[in-house]
Amino acid sequence: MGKITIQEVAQAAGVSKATLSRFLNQNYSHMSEKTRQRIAETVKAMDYRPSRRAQSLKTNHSRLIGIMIADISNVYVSLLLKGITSYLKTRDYQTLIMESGNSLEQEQQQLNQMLDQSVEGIILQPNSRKSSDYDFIAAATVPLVLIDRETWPPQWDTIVTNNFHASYLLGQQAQWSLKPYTMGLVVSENIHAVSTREQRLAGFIEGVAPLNVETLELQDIATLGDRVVELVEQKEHPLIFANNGQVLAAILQIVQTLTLKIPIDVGVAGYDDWNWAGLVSPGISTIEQHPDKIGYLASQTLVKLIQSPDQSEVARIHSYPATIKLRSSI
Amino acid sequence: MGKITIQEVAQAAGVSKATLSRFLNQNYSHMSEKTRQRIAETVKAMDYRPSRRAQSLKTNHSRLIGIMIADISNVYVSLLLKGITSYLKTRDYQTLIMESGNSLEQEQQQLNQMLDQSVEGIILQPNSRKSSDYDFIAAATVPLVLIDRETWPPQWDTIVTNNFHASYLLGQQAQWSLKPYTMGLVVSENIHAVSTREQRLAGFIEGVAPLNVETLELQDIATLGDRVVELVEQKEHPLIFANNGQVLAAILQIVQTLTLKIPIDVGVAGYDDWNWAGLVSPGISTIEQHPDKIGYLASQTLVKLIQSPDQSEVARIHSYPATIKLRSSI
DNA sequence: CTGTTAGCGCGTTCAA
DNA sequence: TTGAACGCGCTAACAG
Repeated sequence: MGKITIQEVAQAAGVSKATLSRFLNQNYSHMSEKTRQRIAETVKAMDYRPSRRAQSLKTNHSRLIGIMIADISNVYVSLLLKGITSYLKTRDYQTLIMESGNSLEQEQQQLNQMLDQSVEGIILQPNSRKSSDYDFIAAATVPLVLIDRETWPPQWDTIVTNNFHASYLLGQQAQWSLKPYTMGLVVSENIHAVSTREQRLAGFIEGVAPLNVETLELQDIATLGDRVVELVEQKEHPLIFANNGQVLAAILQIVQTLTLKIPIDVGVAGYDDWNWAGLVSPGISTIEQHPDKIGYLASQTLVKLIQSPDQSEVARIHSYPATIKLRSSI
Repeated sequence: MGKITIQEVAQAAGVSKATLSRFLNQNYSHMSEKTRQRIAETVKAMDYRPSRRAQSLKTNHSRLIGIMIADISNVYVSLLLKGITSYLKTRDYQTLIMESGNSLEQEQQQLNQMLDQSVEGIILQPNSRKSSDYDFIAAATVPLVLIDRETWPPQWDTIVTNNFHASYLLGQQAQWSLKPYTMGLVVSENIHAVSTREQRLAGFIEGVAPLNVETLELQDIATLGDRVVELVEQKEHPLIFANNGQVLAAILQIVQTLTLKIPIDVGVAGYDDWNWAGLVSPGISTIEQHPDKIGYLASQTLVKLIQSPDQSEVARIHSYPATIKLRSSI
């Protein structure tokens, strides 16, 4: 609510709004040196700043970018945001950040609110796997870049981790274990909801082949604990694989509660968003993503799209390599 | 860029903009049932949504709230944001989130950008300790609520953790150690930069009294490690206290590298933003804050302020209690 | 019950 | 070199 308007400043400087506007937009070409000086002084003195919403109404440039993520308290996401904002800051864009809470309905509703606020582009961690669910964004001629998850068929530029390959490589490590594994146990949240989780599972399965792989959706800690106990009692030697950082934390908690030895009783590995798993005894082998890089790349891509919307004809999937940290847990 | 305007919809429905506007604002009182139906249909058919920036230009309500935090990748902050957005969502506010990077200059610049975007209120984790540094926000008649850190003299509503008291209580626990501590060692980032850190230090000092307390600013891991080694070699038994989660992580890493035993060689405790320290052997005693609650409270306070700006006469400092988790590390 | 009109704060012709 | 006048999309008097 910068109370003071261009009109008042113009009056104070003894010129018209038009002249002042030219000054603000660096149109000095048609202006005497004297008036320019005078305007500069009054603007500074009155500490005047033009209103973006009025500007944008005229120019159609809000300098607002919408960011829609699933869960803002997720560590992966916060690093993602770091990367995004660090780039957009340099380009003088502001970020309208919203959270879908993993609900498609909320997501759609809030995406619409973003459009209402006239964002110039959107970065989205999608809850839906159908590309067409986001057609309405294109209809509003707002560029869209997806992040962390893919939709089908390919229609939007997308930046993801090389989930399949990284999980594959980690799975391969099971071969070098001193005490051979008898099976894999992949623990994940609701696995078919998003492409990312499926790809991690698929990569792992292929990596540990020909080992049998069991999949366990993480409902509550107790059920997971029970299953692990069962397996150990059956003399299995499972390699437990966590599909994300939260799941990894849960697994470690269970293993500790049950006082199982890693990697003697069970092997443990997985995706680590915290970069903390190295501190947990005996050092957990993990896959580290680089969300900051992904965020940076996504915002770069988006800004390019904003500046030349014609390029958006071909959707490119860019997959960013994860880093595998081998420690003593497998 | 919702290309389609109220004008076009009005035309399609065979009414004037004014009538359509009344419909959009639920002013059905003066409207025939027939036209109302007709308008409803066309609006739905054309999937029309009014532009917020045009609306706001007229009504002075952008429904935008500015959130300015120091470091978005910080876990504490991400939970803070969770609390903030979860409340604002219910009140139909959108959040413009920016990051100061712990730089006062950037902070001031970006706060101005927020005002340019006509935010209706601001939640700020301040980099400055001087209340007057934020006078320009009041000058723009935009309500302001501070979070996590205090400024002096009291001038803005503020929500913080009860840092002094929580640290005091934790310090007291040193008395019950089996092997008596000979000193305290507080590790912190740049300690006098923000009120929060000073208060944690002060509380701890009073808590462990009459023990002597040494303060160490965390520059790099190596220096910290060297100092710890020195102390142990001098037969000291220090209680190391981490001023925040990042510092705690660093300390644990060092202790592990040096293969020191907790709590035999050193005691370790501190603020834990991750809620992970319970997993690290032998269980680290920590102070857990409740950033989500703080964020929720702050946004509630702000919305109240927006709705009745007169209340802002008295600045209230609200201090929210932390939870102390005693484990085996001290 | 509905349309006409006048701005909100700014950028941009078109004349002067 | 400058200013008057119009319009961006919308809301809100004021008429009718």
